[in-house]
Amino acid sequence: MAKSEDPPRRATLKEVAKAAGVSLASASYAINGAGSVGEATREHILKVAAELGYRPNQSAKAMKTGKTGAIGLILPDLTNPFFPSLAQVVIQAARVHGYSVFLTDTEGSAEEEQRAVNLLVDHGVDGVIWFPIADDGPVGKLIEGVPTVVLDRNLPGYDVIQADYADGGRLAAEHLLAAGHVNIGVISGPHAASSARQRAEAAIATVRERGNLVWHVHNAYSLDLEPEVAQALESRAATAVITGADLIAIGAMRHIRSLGQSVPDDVSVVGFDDIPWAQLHTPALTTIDMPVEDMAAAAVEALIRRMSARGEPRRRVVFNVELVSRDSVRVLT
Amino acid sequence: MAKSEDPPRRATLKEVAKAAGVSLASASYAINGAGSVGEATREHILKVAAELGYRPNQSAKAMKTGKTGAIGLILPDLTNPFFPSLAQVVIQAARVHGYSVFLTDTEGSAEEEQRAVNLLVDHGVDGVIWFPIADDGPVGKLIEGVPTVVLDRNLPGYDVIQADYADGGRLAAEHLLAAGHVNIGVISGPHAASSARQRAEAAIATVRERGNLVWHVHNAYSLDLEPEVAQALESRAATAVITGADLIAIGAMRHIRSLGQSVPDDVSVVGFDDIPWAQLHTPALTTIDMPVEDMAAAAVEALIRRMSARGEPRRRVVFNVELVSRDSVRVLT
DNA sequence: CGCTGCCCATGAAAGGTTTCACGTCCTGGC
DNA sequence: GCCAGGACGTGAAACCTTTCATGGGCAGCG
Repeated sequence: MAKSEDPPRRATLKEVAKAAGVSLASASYAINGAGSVGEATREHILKVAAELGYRPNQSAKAMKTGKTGAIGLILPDLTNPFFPSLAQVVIQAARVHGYSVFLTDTEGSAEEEQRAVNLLVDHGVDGVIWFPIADDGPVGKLIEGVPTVVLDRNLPGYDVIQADYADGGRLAAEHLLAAGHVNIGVISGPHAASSARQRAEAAIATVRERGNLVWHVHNAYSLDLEPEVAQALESRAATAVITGADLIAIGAMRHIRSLGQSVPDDVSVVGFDDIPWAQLHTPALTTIDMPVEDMAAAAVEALIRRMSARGEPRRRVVFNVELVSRDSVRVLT
Repeated sequence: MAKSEDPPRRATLKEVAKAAGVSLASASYAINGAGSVGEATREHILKVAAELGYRPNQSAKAMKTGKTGAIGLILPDLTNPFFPSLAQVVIQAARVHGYSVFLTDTEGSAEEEQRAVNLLVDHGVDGVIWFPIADDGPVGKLIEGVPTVVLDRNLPGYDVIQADYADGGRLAAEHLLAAGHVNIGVISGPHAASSARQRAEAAIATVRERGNLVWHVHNAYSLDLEPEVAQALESRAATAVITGADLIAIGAMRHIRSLGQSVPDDVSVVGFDDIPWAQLHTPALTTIDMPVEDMAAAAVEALIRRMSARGEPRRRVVFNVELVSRDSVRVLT
């Protein structure tokens, strides 16, 4: 802002107290609704405070109480459309509880994740909601001492919010099997993520039972495909492929199309996550829907609880997923 | 975190000083690289600090210096894929300058915007990057006293980062005209946003010059179309439509398709923003590309400058846009 | 009428850091 | 051999708030 040369310092509590002709302590009590203040005095103080446009200095408050009223949200990659809606819900839910959120995007790098956490704890966040990049890495050590809930991964010792990934993998596989597919390929998410492994393992197990797993490859959570994934697709061995994420599914569909094949006529694809794009894509993507909003809200709730009751045993809540059937799967006659 | 019952308090500067056998002042100087401290002493202090795992208490620091090392980012709607990439760049750029970012999502509501700002200034953010919902509303008053740069809107008195919307509108119209379209409709963004008006006005002016503006309607920045927009589309009076945002374009294409018409064979569509979906959509969307990343980086830079030089005259920087031609426009023969 | 207790209100300390103003000691120049 | 001044280091105040311990006054009870 190029307006005022001299930033008009905000009124301090001391000034309010003076203006109201009461002590600092009374002013503080009146404003925080604590302590014992006469009804008349309280109202008077409040009025004066309002006139002066008093806003408490959070830094000072934080120094006394150790509570900053801020929570940190650590996400891998805002660019993956899965995360913004998560962030949105977290931000809102936090706001209704009076918290602001520091959002950091770790860009998929473990060092960034480390730095992000440091920055956050330096700022004295009261709690952290963390969507880890990988299961290993410089995990637990970092967040020592700050209430934390972990999304997606079942990290020991933390409160955890997850979806039933295994069930999702199974659902995807069964859907394909039921549609008459036999030769099925699997593109799972990064090795490092247990949630990705769970999806894949369940899918693979199910496929093996009643069908034929023709290949299994890994890919980052990204539109861009690794060479080995592209090759698998090019082998044309599968009539259907299960992917570990919608983003991967969309990447795969692009590649399939570039091979001159059609989805779903030549090959069927099922995704995971049900990101907004899924239904906008042509063909609309059959995928596994996770209740992201609910999960985000649950994370905030869990964090609030954890912040006020540090001693409690950890909890783990698992949300159900469901298959939403759209146009990317062909049923074989 | 369900781990430690007793949060292991972090070491304080005083403790570091004592452990190192120096005064508080020296410790402070050593750690901040300020003041005059002997080389040997400094190293010693740093070593001790590291051993104790000392991390400065930002709240206390903030109280002294008035600087929190945090900036606020106020965005209308994370759900619009235009914003996450913006947010991502801002967060990263801020981080390299040592700032953390409070992200708030105002959900398109002016009251939320108000509350968000309050929360932010209460937290004592050093600066704010603000993407306003509308030009009017409870604007300038709110951010009084906090360095602010505004994105997208040319709010008087603030540093401003924009794209050349008018040029974008013109480009879009010319592209259609050059492709032989005559009867053109325009779906612009919300009235309240001057950036939306600029796009539309330039487009309309250009269309009028050499073609025929068959209708002009407004729509929120959303996939969902207002009734009047749907009606306009249903009139089938236009062979091409210019939209104020890719999101609107995609919504329009869906509707057009639901009418049994084809994009681009029956009607051509051009978007604005070049969000990630644009090129993934089928057909890939011809649109106006804004250099979001550059703009976000510029915003952070402008804010940093503003924060250290409050007196300077305001600046306004306007980025060029360009048309990216894809598959949603048919050239008439 | 005096005392017990309660209600209100206040002074003051504490919390972790930065930074000003000052002191000590040593070095080098004359 | 002295003194000026630089280099290094320190004590203490200040930032704004919360909260503990304390005190004054008044009502009601005995």
